[in-house]
Amino acid sequence: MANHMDNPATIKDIAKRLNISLSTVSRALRNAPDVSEETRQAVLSLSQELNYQPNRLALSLRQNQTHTIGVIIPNLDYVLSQMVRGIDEVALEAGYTVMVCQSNESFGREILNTQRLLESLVDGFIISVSSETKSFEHFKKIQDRNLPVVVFDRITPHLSAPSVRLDNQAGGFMATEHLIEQGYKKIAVLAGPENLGISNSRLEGYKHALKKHKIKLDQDLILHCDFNQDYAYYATLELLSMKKKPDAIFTISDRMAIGAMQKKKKKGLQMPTDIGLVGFNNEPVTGLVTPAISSVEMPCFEIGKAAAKLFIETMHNKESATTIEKILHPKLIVRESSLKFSA
Amino acid sequence: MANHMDNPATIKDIAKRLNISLSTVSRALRNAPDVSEETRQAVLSLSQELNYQPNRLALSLRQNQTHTIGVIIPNLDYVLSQMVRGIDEVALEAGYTVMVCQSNESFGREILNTQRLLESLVDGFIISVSSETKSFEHFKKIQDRNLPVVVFDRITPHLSAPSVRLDNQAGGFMATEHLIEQGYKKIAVLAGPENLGISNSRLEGYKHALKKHKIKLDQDLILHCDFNQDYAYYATLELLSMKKKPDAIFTISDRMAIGAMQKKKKKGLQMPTDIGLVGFNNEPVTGLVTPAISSVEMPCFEIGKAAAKLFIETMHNKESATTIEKILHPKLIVRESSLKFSA
DNA sequence: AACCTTGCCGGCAACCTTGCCGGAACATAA
DNA sequence: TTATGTTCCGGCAAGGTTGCCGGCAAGGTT
Repeated sequence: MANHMDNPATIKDIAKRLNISLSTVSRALRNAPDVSEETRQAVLSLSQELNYQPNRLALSLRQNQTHTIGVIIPNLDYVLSQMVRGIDEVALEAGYTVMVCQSNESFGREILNTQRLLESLVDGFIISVSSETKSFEHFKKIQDRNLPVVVFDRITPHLSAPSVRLDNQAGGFMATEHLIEQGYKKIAVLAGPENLGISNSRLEGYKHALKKHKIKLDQDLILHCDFNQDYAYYATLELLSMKKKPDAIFTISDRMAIGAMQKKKKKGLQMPTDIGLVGFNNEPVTGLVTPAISSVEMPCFEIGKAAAKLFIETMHNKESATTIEKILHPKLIVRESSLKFSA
Repeated sequence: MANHMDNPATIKDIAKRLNISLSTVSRALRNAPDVSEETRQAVLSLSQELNYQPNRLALSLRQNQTHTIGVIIPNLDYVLSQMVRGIDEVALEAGYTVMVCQSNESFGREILNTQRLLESLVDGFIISVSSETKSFEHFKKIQDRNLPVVVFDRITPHLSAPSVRLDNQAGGFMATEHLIEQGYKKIAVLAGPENLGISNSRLEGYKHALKKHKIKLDQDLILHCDFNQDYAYYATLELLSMKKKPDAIFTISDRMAIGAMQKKKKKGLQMPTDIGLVGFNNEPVTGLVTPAISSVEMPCFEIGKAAAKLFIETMHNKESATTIEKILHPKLIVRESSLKFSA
């Protein structure tokens, strides 16, 4: 039975009850060598009885580390939720607690989050940068304090830190090549914001696929718009009103694929016969709509886990190279929206 | 220009540089009365120059509060993500940091999370209980320490704490009444796990609607299954193989609605003509599938905000009644899946 | 007999901040 | 003059923990 005290027991309480010094109790609890077996047993049994739990604050203050990781992400959509779950999984296992802050894709909010987490004295950061972020001063403060940082998913060359990400270029390539192999001739791209790395990489993959298959790149078929269903809807309208109208669209995210699909339907276009469609992320919704949308699957949970693992390695070995770059691989999930032949 | 020191400046540094005592610096920084204007200015300007930031750990240790809220949730699906965003919003504003832990609907994990958050010395908890949870011993530890707790969304009578939730009964009622008004006669329910409060409340609403419209309750039309697309799929199969087959289904969540829809389609049943369908949560996906699924909308973001607000009130006024119960209202979003008449 | 080892333990300081008390210097009132 | 009040400041302790050092006794080594 634990004694019913409103205040948790401390080392001091144990010392008093056993008439020994604080130091001895501390040593006994941490299995330090120079304590007699007898007193150690006494301390251990009493500490159990009092339900003693070391005070994390005091420990952190003393040892200058909090066993807490600050995680900054732009939002909590499907992809990032999965990644956070992965981070959580590994962090918990390793004895770390995670503080998740959403920037809501806002630059100002990202600065505020960084600030707050620094004040909270987290031991380091795992970051996926907001799409609005173009300046990186606020992250410099982290590295000034010499805290470990790992970036994941939305990485940026402006922040030199170990990173974990998808091979986005490969993803863009396989989506585009698939459309080409299905016989589509004029393939358009709905890309994300121009400064967003993942979007540009996927776009690169698209270009490579065209090149490999000797299709001339048409800049007019590349549209940048916000990572958003509504923007994609209007961007698709624009594409479909062109004279040299595309016969397939590759969208850089599934949200955008949904927007594109809605516009196509409204225009009375049939997928995949009139026009093909491939999205990115393989969110569950792609399999539920009609027609089901082909999409590039990314191993979100694994990316999260890898990021946390890399963080902990970096942590334990502070001098590790900042050039470590872990790259995970996408997989194309083919569904109706792009299956022209076997339809 | 901030001095470039690897270790953040402390009150001690300021005191040394100005040749005054720690106490005086502390007072000056906190606008205490008994400091001369002259020294106050000196302290303030130097503290700015050194980029002084009070050490949260020392403060927390001294004042016995961490300005951190522990949030325990079963997962990070659409609904809970929105709620967490609401909590975050209000907490940030009020100067609190949030630690989010997912139990993954696992009882053991929920215990572990509670344990960890208690060790982290959070100032209190905002909790939505896992569907697996039937014992509440682990939460008692929180209340033993006299920490404030607010429960939200998935509340339980076994935990006496202020709560924020949807009027689930009203939601169940409006969904069912809508189906009745559309002329459906045999309305089945796919309910969640039997010990889950929100599911039972929605079920109550269903029963009330039947009663109001003088329809006899048929227990065979009520099926309990896991909050899950696949289970719902098989449960629907069961419903559709009955002799007295239902002509409409109300599912307690949109995930389940999706599962039900898939099975119906496979059976060749047309919605809404052959069979009606209404879901719950109004996840975006319900508007995207074909036919679009009617659903009961809940104000997730607002529920999150309300929970955090209630927490902070409870915090500031520890003796507040544990009986406060904030209830938010649902709204039926009618789509094709249940629109028999105007179709 | 003088010395060194070994095993065990307590005291002190430090991490950083604040609350409380007392005290010095000066001004005002009786 | 003495008593009382004001203004400003420093010292000390506390919050809980650990690292470092020194100390004491028992036993072993030359």
